[in-house]
Amino acid sequence: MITSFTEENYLKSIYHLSPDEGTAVNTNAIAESLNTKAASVTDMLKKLADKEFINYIKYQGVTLTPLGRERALNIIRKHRLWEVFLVEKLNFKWDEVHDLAEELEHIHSDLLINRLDEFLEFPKTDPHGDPIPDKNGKFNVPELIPISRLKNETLGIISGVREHSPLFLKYLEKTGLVLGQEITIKEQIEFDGSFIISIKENDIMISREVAKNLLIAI
Amino acid sequence: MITSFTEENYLKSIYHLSPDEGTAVNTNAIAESLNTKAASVTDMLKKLADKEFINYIKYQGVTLTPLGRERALNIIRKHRLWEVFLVEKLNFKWDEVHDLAEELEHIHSDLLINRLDEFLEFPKTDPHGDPIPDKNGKFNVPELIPISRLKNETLGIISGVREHSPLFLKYLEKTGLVLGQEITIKEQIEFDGSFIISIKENDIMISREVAKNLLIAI
DNA sequence: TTATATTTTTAGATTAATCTAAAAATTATT
DNA sequence: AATAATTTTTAGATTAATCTAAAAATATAA
Repeated sequence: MITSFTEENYLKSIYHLSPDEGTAVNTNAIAESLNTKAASVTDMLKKLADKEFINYIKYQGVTLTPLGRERALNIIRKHRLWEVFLVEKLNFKWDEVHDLAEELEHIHSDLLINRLDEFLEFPKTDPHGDPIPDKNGKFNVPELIPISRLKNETLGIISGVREHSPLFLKYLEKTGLVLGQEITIKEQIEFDGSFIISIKENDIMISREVAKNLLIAI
Repeated sequence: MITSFTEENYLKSIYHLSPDEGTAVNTNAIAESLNTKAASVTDMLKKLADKEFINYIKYQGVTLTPLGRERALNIIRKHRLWEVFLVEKLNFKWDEVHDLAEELEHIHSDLLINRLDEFLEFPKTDPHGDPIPDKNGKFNVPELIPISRLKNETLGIISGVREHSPLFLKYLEKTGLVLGQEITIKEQIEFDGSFIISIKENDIMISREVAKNLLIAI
């Protein structure tokens, strides 16, 4: 079954908005995430339901069918592999690749993406630490915890982000908070929830907002 | 000025159908090359004229404006660079890359394509021997001559094709008629216009149809 | 549990790209 | 030059994706 760019973006959005497989996603959430209107979403949901990519009950929100989930993961796989390509081979920065990957992810060829996967030597994560599904849609979700939930003196490695905006990523880069960097939580400031962490022998302060969006493997 | 996939395909088609810059391309030719109907072409020509990509006079066919030509060359540049990437980095065969490049050429990013160009070490030609315009749209047209126009005992190097169909390319590959291969024209058979050429010490026969579509640098 | 607020859907338009069928213009032929 | 053939354009529909405004359903609160 062929899917249009638009349909693929809806599937991806529904996938990303599902905390777990069973929980329904509502119309307004999809509309917001795709910068469109609820009425447009309703129209598209009917279409995706006809194509058996989603389970849709009027007024009750939607879940992905196995077919829809497979398709969504395929698009996410493509997105993340293209991001790796852009960063590792074409020297893009991690804050520059998202929009390009949004276009590249819609190139329809499993052969292409599997060859790209091989060319990149089967990376497990993209430049932001997000896992890359393999050709069967399988991937392990690494146990990552935001700094905001860690106790003092915890030692860990920066392994992902919850926020992908270029502004945030540029800030992290400038501050040395890059993937793979070892850090230690030193102290939480009660007043505003900010944190003091140590990185390469230096203590630095990060806001609660940053701490919430920076993921650590311990 | 943003262009849609469709508009880009029209610009490319008009470019490819122009033997030289001044000569007008007619509606039916465009329709045939894009597998669409003349009425659809007329609609699109009006749109492209409004956007100042083409000079369009009713019933008189079209030519590209400098802006349209620039845009067409940019798309062709992308197409050919992606083909090089697919063949050199992802191990695709020269007969497998066209359709994929047709999709990839519409990714909108000059930065991406310039980085790709650099990554591929600024190739001058694509896997079929067609020249790749540089970032300013400049390229040299190599002096290539079809075998059918060469005299006996001419020695030359296979450097391009006039026909890009997978069937033809597969046949060439199988027969050893690949880019860079040195050949000598031995004899033309008057009866059917076929040729005997020598390649790697062997004499082989090729039909007139093949001879017309295989380009040689002498 | 009735009234209010929110969410979602429907109804009806709009835009881009396409189509068929018919009309108009151009080109070729007697 | 008049007629026939071909090419191109117009007129009017269609489809996918979108929108606004209004109606319907669901959720929340007095």
